[in-house]
Amino acid sequence: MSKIATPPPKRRGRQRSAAAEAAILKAAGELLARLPLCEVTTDAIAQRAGVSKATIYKWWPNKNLVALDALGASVLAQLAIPNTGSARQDFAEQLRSTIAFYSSQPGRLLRQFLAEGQNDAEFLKLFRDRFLKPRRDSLLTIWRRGVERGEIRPGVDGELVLDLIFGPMMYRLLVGHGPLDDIQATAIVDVVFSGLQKGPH
Amino acid sequence: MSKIATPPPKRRGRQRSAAAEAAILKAAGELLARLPLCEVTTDAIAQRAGVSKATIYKWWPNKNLVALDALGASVLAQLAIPNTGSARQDFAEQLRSTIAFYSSQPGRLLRQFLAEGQNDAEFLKLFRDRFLKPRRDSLLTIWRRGVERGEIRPGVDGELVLDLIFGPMMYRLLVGHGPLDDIQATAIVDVVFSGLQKGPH
Amino acid sequence: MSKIATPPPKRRGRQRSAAAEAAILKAAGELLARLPLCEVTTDAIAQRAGVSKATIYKWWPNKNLVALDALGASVLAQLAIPNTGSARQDFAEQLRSTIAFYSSQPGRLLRQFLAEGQNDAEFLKLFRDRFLKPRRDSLLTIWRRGVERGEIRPGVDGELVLDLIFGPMMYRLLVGHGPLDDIQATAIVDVVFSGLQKGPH
Amino acid sequence: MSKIATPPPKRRGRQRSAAAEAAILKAAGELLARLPLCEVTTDAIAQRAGVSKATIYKWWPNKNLVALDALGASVLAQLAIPNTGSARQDFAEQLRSTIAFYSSQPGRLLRQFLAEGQNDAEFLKLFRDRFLKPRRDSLLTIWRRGVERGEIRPGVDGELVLDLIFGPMMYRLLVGHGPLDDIQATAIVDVVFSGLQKGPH
DNA sequence: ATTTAAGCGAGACGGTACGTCTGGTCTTTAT
DNA sequence: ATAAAGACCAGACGTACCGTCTCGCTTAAAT
Repeated sequence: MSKIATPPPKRRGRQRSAAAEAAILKAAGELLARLPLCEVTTDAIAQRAGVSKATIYKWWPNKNLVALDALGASVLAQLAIPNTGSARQDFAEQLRSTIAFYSSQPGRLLRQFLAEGQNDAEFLKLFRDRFLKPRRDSLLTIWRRGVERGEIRPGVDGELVLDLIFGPMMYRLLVGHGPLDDIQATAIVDVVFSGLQKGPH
Repeated sequence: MSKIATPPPKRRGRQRSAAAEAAILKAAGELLARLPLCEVTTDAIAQRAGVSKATIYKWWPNKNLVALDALGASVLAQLAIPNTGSARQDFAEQLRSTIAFYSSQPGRLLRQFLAEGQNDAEFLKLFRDRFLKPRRDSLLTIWRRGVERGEIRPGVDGELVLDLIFGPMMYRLLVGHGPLDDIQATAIVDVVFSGLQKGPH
Repeated sequence: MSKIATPPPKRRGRQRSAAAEAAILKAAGELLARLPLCEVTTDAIAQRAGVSKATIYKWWPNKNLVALDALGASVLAQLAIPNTGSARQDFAEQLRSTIAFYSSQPGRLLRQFLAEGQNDAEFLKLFRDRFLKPRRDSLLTIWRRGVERGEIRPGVDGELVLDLIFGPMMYRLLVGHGPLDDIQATAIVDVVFSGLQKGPH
Repeated sequence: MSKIATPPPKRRGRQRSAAAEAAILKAAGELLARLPLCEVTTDAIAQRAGVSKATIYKWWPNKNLVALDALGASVLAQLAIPNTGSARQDFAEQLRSTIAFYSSQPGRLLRQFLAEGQNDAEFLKLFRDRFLKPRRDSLLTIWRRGVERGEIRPGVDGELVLDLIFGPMMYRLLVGHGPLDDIQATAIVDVVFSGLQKGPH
């Protein structure tokens, strides 16, 4: 799928057209910016890219994976990890910017990927590995620093910490049963850090 | 769509066939027990129910809403709300049983509904109102009791509390990036109640 | 089919509604005046007549027969048979007026009946007996007078004579491969009377 | 539709599958041999041909035109034009063989085409041009020779002559109000040549 | 006056063909 | 060998019409 190393650059016949790959991803990206994933057809991508459908299927097993490549794994990773000296503040800021991202067009696409993934385990795994994993690895840094600084008690798995903070956001995002703004973001981080219990803090 | 009040049970023409409706929902249910939502076709439902496709489209705008009715709003509400005297324990138990439910066949279907909802806002709203809302209303009881007993500090919105507890579960369920078992359930509730901070407890 | 003798006009239950029958035929007639037979649906007739579809099917076996009744058997018979003293002139005039009729809206309907009849022998027979038979019986008068007067040689079957005169018209009407006007009508009758042969006339 | 000139047989992509087209026409032909046109469905043709319905609709706008192609324009033209030296005899023989043809299975189909044509002017024109025109052109030869030989008086349009001979046949064929056999055929040609008038012949 | 046998409007129903659409594969010719 | 063009298969989609049916009401003859 696209990421072929091609170290021996001289094969027998016509070389793979880098132009074609680029055109496909560009076309897919442009279409996905306007339409939801399920309304973007392979034919439309091929036509807009000036490329044969067969060429698409030659390099990608299906439309969803084209979309995955089109979005670019970079997109989430680009959210830089802050370091204010407070894990709580860092997480709050990350949560806010993540919410903002998921409300943008490319963010909406990620939700659609998640939806598609419910019917395609393989695709879900790819989505997870390409988009979420790197992002979560970055976010773990905040957690690690928090533990080192003594802000966060050890004994709680970092992965779980991330889910506690970003899970509620994702839930609201997907179900849409409640608001999702900076106030909510702050409230989420507050509870996760301070707990629900009454207590001396 | 099924929920026709019909308090005046005497309309002029032929009555809507209860048998047909039941057969449709039964057929849909049986198919959905074996196949994922996206592989269940309207034709298959009609054929299995011994019913005309036109009859289905007369009463439901599309397949997804048939499935919604087929599952039955009851399914989630059936999880009884415990009352152990401890909100923390009640939530932990609920979280565990909810996880178990979502791992069952009907639970998987709910995830597919959520997926479909990402491309159909109207359907998402229906799903929310019919399945999640009643369940969440029940769960709020646990929260309310917790506040009254002094276990949970006031000032945190009940809805948010539910998302803090069930959001992480949903996230793992949909993304599948980590395990989801009783241990995780307990850990989630622990953190939400005690917080991540080091503190005197 | 409508023409029930009903000599014992006292049956047990509610009497057949003359109003309903009239409304059905009127509605069908109005629709057939605007639309081709194949685009007039039973539902449309029922709705326009303010009548239940079941009432239609109670008295007519299908839509085509309703149309047959709606048109009224009278329509063709209304073309009066002239008596100029010359069978040739009488036939010529009849041919012209028949052509004119078949170009009118009700005439077009007759062609559609003929078309339907190609797939429904029973319907064809009814159409023949109700519309064509009486008309042809009238036209035979012209032939008979011609024979009596000595204009037409005996030994040619009267039915065949009618076909020789009206067959070519019908053919052009249905196939549309050539014009059909008064000139053609005259030419047809001329040849049928004088023959193609060169001869002393 | 089928008659694509394709003199430059080199287009870029995959060529239209001759096998598919042949299979479709073969399947349609076989079905039409057993069933009336109106009972042959597009799905049945597709299935029997082992072809996708989309392929059919790609090349033909509807079922009727498939049937038109399936029958093959050749069918009527295959009736060879005799040359006995007598136009009257030639016409009589042609009329007899045409009657025989229209009583055969493919002939019945032609009548159904004519019926369909009453509701579809475009289809009627195609039917006329593909089936009737060539046949009539051939038959005109008989007329022309008759005129040249002095058997047939000039001044009567050849097209009209054909209608005078074949119109009565068609009329009886479609309406079915009288017999249609060799005796009738002979009688028709007799009258058309000799005329109805008493006269010295 | 009561029964009883229709007739009737409303409209739901099973059946089935239609023509459209999309996903993904395959073939042909050109590079 | 790969690409572009585009034909192909499979099969689901939602719509439409047909003719049947069921329901509750109305009418009028028979009791």
